[in-house]
Amino acid sequence: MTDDSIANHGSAPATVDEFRERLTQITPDLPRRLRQCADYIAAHSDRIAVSTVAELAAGADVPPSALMRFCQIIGFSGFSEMQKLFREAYAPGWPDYSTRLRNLKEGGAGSPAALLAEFIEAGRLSLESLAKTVDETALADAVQTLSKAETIHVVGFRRAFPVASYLVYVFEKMSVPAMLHDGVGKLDHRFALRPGDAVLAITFAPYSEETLTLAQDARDRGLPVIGLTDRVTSPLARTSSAIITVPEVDFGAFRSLSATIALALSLAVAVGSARE
Amino acid sequence: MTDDSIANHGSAPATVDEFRERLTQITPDLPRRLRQCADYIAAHSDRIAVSTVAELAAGADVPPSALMRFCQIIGFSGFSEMQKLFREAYAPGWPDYSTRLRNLKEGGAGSPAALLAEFIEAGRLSLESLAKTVDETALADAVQTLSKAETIHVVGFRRAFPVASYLVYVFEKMSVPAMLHDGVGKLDHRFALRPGDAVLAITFAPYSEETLTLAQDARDRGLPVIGLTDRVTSPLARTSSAIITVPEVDFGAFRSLSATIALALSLAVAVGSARE
DNA sequence: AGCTTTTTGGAATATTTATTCCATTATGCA
DNA sequence: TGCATAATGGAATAAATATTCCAAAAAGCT
Repeated sequence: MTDDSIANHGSAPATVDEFRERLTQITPDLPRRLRQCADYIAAHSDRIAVSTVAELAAGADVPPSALMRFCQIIGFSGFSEMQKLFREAYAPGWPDYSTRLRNLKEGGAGSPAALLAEFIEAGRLSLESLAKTVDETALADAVQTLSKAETIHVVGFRRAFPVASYLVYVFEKMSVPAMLHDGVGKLDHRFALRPGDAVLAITFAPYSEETLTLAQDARDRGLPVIGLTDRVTSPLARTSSAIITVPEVDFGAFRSLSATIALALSLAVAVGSARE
Repeated sequence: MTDDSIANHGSAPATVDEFRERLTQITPDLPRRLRQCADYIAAHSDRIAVSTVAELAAGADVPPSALMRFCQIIGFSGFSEMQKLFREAYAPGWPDYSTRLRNLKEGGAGSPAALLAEFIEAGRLSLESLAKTVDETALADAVQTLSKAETIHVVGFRRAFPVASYLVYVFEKMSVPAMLHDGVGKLDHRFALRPGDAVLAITFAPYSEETLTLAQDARDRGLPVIGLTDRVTSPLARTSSAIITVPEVDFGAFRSLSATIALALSLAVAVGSARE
């Protein structure tokens, strides 16, 4: 390490974002031990706020002094200054969210507030788990396929229906030709499927017969089918050209749909902008 | 404080839940300064993991030694032991969730994965903010009103429609008589409103004319109207007997609906069980 | 291979932070 | 009102933690 690069002093990152930027920027040309620090910190930045130098150093498998040097190279005066940044940035997430949740639950099991707390929690967990498990490739494939389609046929019944209807609403707002197969009047819309179209089918266990049928139908005619479902083993997988799974956490017999809607929304917006 | 009560030693809470339980249990008969500690800690337990004794003591407006005593009364050997509990319990929420989000975003602005990350984030924020701002009284009132209604008329268009339709789905599953006013075929269902019924109206800015009209109509006939909307200044407030607001965070022009659905769901389930 | 420069580990030190102790003040009781 | 008991604040001490420094090892260069 030359004197020049230590001259980063005095320009400490002021936000977590700045920190990450600097981190990725300097990581490539760092000697072995310092690289270990950078890698470990990048993967566990959430623990900086609650750990000691010794603990982090042990995690990165380097002596404490190496971690110390690392902090200084990034621009901090030392570890404490870096930790301060993370301790302060730690508030915005949940100023006292968990406390509040607990209070809500104390209204007593079955009280509306307690129920709400449970659903909020389920929603949050679903979103987090979606972030962790989403298959980016499948998502990109789906976007690709749908943006090339003439008309997008969206189908979903029962609890998938709200998602389907929201999708169509968003497609409309973005001027993407889309059709909602909602089964109103028991009309069978399958003749609306035309060459060049694509189907976006949404269903969760217990899988809706109508949805599967429409997907199969589209498949038979050679149209691409994008499946939005809960497991890779879903019957929808057999008929779909791309399948995206959403890990939704239930509370009781009902699911929050948070993750499903977030996914549907990003799908729709991505398709909308790809088509412009 | 007698010697007996200090004898809590050796039975330190092993989980955050146990901690809270003990806290509420002992708070009532605590002298002034210790009570201050208990209150402050209860309201800010999320900051224990990242603060020093001095900081927390300053927050509670007591000398550090008082906070120290407080820790021991709860059963810990000292502050450090208490902090340890919170530092360890801090992981379960997001093993590396934020890291993951960041990676998703790095696919580039506009990429499907980046969009998804944004929507996930918006959903999470919405849920948290719902937890913090929900009006428990209004919620309880709404449940009360709806459980006494013969038939519940649910109305919501555009982006409120997915919520309305999900509500009706859940009501059906719970055998609650409910009717979705969806405007299919431009049919005007308002004659369906009968004495003893109630209306659950959902609308967000820009408020849908049809929804407001139906709410007004119900009001004129003396039926209770529950409003689910985005601000207390919503036009829906004028016609509603109870109004519940949902702080939904938008990303771009679209909203995640996570908070709205969580709220709707708990409303429906609470009503469903109240009617049994 | 021999010399120079960079990197490394760990022991020594400085600083911060937790914890205890006790003199003082307040409170409850006869 | 006076005595006993509990509560309090702050200064002194102990412990943990961060930080520096330097000798030794490794890497790069001629």
